[in-house]
Amino acid sequence: MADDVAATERSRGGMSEQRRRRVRLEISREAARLFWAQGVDGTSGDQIAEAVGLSTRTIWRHFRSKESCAEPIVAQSVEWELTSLRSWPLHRSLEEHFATEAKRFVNEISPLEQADAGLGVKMMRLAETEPALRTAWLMACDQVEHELAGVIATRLGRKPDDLEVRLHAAATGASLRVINEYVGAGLLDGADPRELGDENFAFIADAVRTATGGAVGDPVHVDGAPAEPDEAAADRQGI
Amino acid sequence: MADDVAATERSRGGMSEQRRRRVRLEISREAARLFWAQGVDGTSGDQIAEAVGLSTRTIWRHFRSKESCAEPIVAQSVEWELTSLRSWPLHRSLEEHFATEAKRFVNEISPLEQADAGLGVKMMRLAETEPALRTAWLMACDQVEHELAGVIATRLGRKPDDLEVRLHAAATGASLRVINEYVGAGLLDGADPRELGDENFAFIADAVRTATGGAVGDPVHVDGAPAEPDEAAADRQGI
DNA sequence: GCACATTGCGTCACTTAATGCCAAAATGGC
DNA sequence: GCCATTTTGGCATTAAGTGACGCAATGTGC
Repeated sequence: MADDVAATERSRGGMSEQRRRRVRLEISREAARLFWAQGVDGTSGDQIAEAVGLSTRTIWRHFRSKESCAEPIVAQSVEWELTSLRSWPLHRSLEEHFATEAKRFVNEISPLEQADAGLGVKMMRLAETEPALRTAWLMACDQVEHELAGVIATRLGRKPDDLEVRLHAAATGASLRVINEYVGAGLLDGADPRELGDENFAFIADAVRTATGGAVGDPVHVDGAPAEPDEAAADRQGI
Repeated sequence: MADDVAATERSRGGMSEQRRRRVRLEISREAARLFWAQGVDGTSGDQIAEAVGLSTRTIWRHFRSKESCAEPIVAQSVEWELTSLRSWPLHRSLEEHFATEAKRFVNEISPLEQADAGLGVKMMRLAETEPALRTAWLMACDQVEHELAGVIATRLGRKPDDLEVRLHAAATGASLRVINEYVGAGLLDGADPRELGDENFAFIADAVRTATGGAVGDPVHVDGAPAEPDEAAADRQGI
């Protein structure tokens, strides 16, 4: 019943894992659209189900609650930060890395993902007045913080559950959240969507440095390899 | 948080604002007890009602949802931080102020409040595994952050919605949250409850200084009044 | 003291979010 | 094609949460 097998890739898990995410994201898209259009309380599970073309029962199979339908869209809106953070090489500064990542991100993004990002910002805004949605937003930030703990632990050569690492991760995550909220609010109020210059990344990086007492943000000196980072170090960060 | 069934003004029918809070706290106490004993999902609204000796309908008159029944107890567990922060004189350092506040707090606390504090810690722990409760905890932290924005704005001579102030408040709040979680976990795992020495306040203050790049934590120099760093003046507040 | 308005509470009926159960459809390996 | 597993839909059901009405308690004016 449970699992098996070693030989092949997984028949059940492998495909489903990916497919499941797609379904959840599709549901989340419609739910977010409806939430924004008519509010959370004004949107019923049946409406979401009808909009996405599934039965109501199936909606509750994919999401534990109505509000959690917004989670994938919100999570995806911070996904680029997460992947950027995960691939942050030890020897680079935060502004350098974010700048190149943002460039790559802008080139690779599809119209659909762009629309999703817009929905994510709208959910962020909606979260300010709808306590039900605030959970989704705070949960996403929570995940960022957790991921940050791993990244910071690597850069400082400590454990992720080290108290100091947790403090740095929490402060960094909180700063990123405030900046996200600030930028998102600006975008919704009609700010120029193409205003993300290099000075913004410098601002973000400085905010992180301030929040961590300078412990996070700068390149990390690796023992014995001052000039050029060796393969091992690069591999650990997965460039 | 304060938005359940907004009790607008009160003058006519006598007791409300104050009595209402008491009723809510009483309900919250029983709810927290049950949540801790049998989990959130394992506790029904009827059980809470029976435990507190009210009808189920009345429970829903005081709380909009089952999980929100835990909010008052959680909020009260950070209340001392809130009041301490609010009364933080410009000319005192954070460790000084927290030390004296903690002393006053320990002397004034009643057995009931002590039990409530214990329940609050338990809800904090429960929030790690019960997403429904995590909202209550994160909401309480949210309020702390908001309050912090006001305090920090005063100390830096800026506006509470200033971006830098918001960043400092967020980073400080996140640090306090981590420390709360850390201390709370330690207490629940059987740590000595009377272990809160002065070095702990120094640790907290240093964490805040680190999270704000040194901008918050030290005495603030007021124009024309030379600030004495140590035990000089203890009973003055100025804005 | 008595009528009075106001408010809180309880009871019942009701809507809706959410789960369990079972059968039909879809999916993937052979 | 066949079979095993998973996914889905429909239906019944539980539990969360609301609305409506009546009653009891309390405060106010007389």
